[in-house]
Amino acid sequence: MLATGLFSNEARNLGKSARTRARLMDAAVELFARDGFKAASVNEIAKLAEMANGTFYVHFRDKREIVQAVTLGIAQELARQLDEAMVDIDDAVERVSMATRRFLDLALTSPDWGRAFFRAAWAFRDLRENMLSFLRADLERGRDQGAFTVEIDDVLIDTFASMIMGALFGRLAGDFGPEAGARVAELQLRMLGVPPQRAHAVANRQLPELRLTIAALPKQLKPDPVPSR
Amino acid sequence: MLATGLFSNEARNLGKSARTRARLMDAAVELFARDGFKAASVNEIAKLAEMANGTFYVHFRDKREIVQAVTLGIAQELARQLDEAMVDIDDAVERVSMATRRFLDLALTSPDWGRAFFRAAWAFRDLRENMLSFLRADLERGRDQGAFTVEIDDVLIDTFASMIMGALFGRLAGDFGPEAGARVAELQLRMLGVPPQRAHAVANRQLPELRLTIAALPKQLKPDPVPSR
DNA sequence: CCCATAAATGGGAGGTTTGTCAATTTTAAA
DNA sequence: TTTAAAATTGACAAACCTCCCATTTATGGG
Repeated sequence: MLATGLFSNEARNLGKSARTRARLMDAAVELFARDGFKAASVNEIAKLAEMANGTFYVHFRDKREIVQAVTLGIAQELARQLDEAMVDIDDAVERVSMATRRFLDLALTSPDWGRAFFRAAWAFRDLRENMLSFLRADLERGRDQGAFTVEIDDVLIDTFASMIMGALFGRLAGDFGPEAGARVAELQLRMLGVPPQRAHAVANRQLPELRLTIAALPKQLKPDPVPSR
Repeated sequence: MLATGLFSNEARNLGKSARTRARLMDAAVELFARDGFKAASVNEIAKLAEMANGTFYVHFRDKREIVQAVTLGIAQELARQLDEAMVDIDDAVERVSMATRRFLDLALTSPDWGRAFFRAAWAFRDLRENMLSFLRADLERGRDQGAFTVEIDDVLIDTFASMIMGALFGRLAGDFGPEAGARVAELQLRMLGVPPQRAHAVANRQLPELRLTIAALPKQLKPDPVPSR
């Protein structure tokens, strides 16, 4: 039994039902990332999670339900970690740069999650809007602080987000290295009206080490005492 | 028989085989736009094209083959029209703004094509790189003309393209109106280092009426539907 | 350790999908 | 008009899908 995914890790101290559910969700993340939400099949999810297909329907009413659970889980986890990483930053220029760079670093920590998020962001409007509302807050903060000279409207916010999504895709595809985050952040700041020199300086400032939290611990967990099968 | 799609129109003077093939491709565009390449079924494509499923296999070996034909066809058509619209523009600032705005206008002329392009651009690397090479040429032209102060590298080009894709999505989803093209172009020019005032002026200049060419025909009577999924 | 209950299993009904093929209809050249 | 080639049809096998459910297996409070 593998149980190395992030959902499984999060549920490792919960009851058996929650752990099984989490294993299904981890398998789903992997398949959603590869094939998309429509093309991934319940059969394949159960097979990848190493359980009978009937088990799936004990934990989820149907495919729609696991899609919802997975996308919500990914979005919440990303938002939580991002929020935590920026909790004591006031300067909007710093926040905006940090959001982009941290988001990319986080998503790349678990590429399957990153890929699933990429798909979900285009497919589910409410998830997208939830994420954009955080962005809007920081952009308006920057305007109020006098740092951004551009008008803040829906197109701007959406465009800003698209730049992040494009970078996420490039990183996941292996087209770009880790430096892409800083580069995109710099371009974003230029777009917003931050003087080029400051944009370059802020976007390339070294970020403090990311403090990992519960769910983000990787592999190497104690195997289940009961041998499988 | 409908035969109202762009491929059908392009093939309307060719032999019967080519016309049937084109009808299948038009149906495929519609389904690819709605469901994605993986989730669309051959059965449904044939049904939408009002022919027996066996006919599909006379014209295409399998689904992979029609996906390739459709994506290639869309990309070529868009590139051809864009190229024609900009043939006598020298100033890179104008070209870059025009490429974004014209592209969005074109894609919105046939929303199904736009949606299919949106999906294809993320799914097929060679198509994406083909499009990006046009972009690179104009960006380098602007640098050589001294209009852009930003360094031109892969991340910049990709980010620039992502801004267009984000706007395309927003337009197709009905989140933005026709003014979004000019707004995004303005943001792009700011990012590139064009002074804000000039960026605003160029991006909002009225474009000459687009001269339509062969394939880019007719009405689009379907009411604007929901985006993807 | 007992045993009520929760969890998991695996087979199957009923539907859809892919790709094939013999039979039929349409096309167009002579 | 004739006729051979080209195009189309629709039934079908085999694979695969979703969801159900009668059973078996595991868990944990008393």
